[in-house]
Amino acid sequence: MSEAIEAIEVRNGHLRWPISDEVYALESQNVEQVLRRGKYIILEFEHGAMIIHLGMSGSMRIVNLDAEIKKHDHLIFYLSSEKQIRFNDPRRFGSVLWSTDWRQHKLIKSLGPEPLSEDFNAAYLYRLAKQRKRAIKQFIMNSHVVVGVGNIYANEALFLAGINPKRAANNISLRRMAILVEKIKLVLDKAIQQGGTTLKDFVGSDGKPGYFQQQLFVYGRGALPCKCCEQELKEIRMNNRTTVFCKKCQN
DNA sequence: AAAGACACCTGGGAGC
DNA sequence: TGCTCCCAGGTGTCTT
Repeated sequence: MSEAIEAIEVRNGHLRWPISDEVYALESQNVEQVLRRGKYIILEFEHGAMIIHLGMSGSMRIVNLDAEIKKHDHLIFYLSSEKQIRFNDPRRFGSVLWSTDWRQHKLIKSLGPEPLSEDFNAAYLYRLAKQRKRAIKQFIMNSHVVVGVGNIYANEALFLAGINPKRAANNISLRRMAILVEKIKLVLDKAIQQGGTTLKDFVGSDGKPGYFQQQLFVYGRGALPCKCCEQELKEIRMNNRTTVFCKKCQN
């Protein structure tokens, strides 16, 4: 079954970047495919594609026509059915752009591999890390290295892999890199299964929170005892991001 | 080329 | 209770 977008109402076009003119002008277009690359959502139409990012607080929800407009509902997608999609984003870190060739769009074309794909493997990460003195945490959070690893999951994966987040990327053996890759996949996979991690304002497309936070080992647990060795977890700032780790379990 | 600093934004919590 | 201040996050861009 295909769905068409009849029109888009922009209530607040001031997101991370101004919403593309083509989005304002869009009328009665069939959505041919819905794709994803990294954290970008791609809606493909006959003559181009919409590139959507939810930033950190954005959500897109399917609602009935008579649903009350909420604060921070910035875009309304009028569908051919009796439903609407509302793009809500309190912090406006999200974006809604247009491209006639989205794969070559500058925000997309140099992204690293998908973390759950075969392309993201120990050999790849090890080879790339060879020329980087950067801390491993910043390295894996770089979307040009691998997409999808945000701050929470970087903290968790490094803990599970037993690697100190400050360790230089080029100072990690192939064997340990294999473990890190495995843990990144594990953490993301489990988080997806649980509907994500809700700390403040995250909700899924059904408006419900995620539940992964219930099994976080380190994130948000600074100064609490390590779940494995009971030593007090250390909380520091790296690249202006909260970083939590166990000095005993991670080295 | 790589790394570091900085920017964007609002809600919520802490502190007064 | 109400005000002010600070912080959290994803990720692009600018500077070094």
